[in-house]
Amino acid sequence: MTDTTPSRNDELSVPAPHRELLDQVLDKWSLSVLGELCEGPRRFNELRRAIPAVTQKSLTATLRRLERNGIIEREVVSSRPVAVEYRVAPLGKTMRPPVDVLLDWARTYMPQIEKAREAFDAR
Amino acid sequence: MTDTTPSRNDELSVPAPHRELLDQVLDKWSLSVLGELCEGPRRFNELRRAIPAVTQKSLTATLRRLERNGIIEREVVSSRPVAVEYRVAPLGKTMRPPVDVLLDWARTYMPQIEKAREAFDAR
DNA sequence: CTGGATCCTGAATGATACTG
DNA sequence: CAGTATCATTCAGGATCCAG
Repeated sequence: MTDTTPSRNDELSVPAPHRELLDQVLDKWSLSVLGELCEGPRRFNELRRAIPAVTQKSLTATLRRLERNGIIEREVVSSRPVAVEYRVAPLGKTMRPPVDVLLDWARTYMPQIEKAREAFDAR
Repeated sequence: MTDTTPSRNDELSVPAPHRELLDQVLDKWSLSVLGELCEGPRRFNELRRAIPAVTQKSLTATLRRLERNGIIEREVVSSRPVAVEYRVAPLGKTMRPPVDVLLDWARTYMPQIEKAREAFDAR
């Protein structure tokens, strides 16, 4: 079908690209992680500190998914004690332009969105 | 806050633009609805038919939110029986370029993402 | 026809404890 | 340090019924 609903009317289900995209790459934490990794390689706990609101569980899940999709790379730097480094993969770097365009839009029009909300809520 | 987490560490919470964006405009159904409305004005049940997987409840919620954010407009066209028409608002139209850029990226790189997944899952 | 109001369940997330 | 495991909780979303 045209979206993620795993209900009974999936059938052939050609995944709509935007659905895939939102589910896999633009989920709740991915952009925060990506933004951080764009600054340079980071280790697990560095990411946690950089994104205080994320829990260890969600961060792990986000990193795994991004890694699975080839957006980031994971490397075990050393054992004793274990150190793992995450970095943006080549495929991930291709996301920069579109993501930046999107964020530019957000920054540009956020004020208007706020206005619209106030107007709406005023009723 | 810096994200949606309504936990206790919200505090000053300057809203990160991407978080706002994802929560309010790029949620599960918004792009489907926007895509449909870009074809022209639609009424409630037309949207339901166009996006079969969405429930009435979710569709209503999505339309309300988009309206509140000034992305779409709602107009009661007639009473007896009630007819409501939804259309893309001016603010919504400004989203086209960034969204298109994003979807182009998705279409272009989806094959590579698939590859990455297969490679990852093969382990 | 266009929704609003309820009830209910599954998935996502949080908190906490534990391991290599 | 970098996770895994488990349990509790929250919450979006589905199903239904109802109303203007």
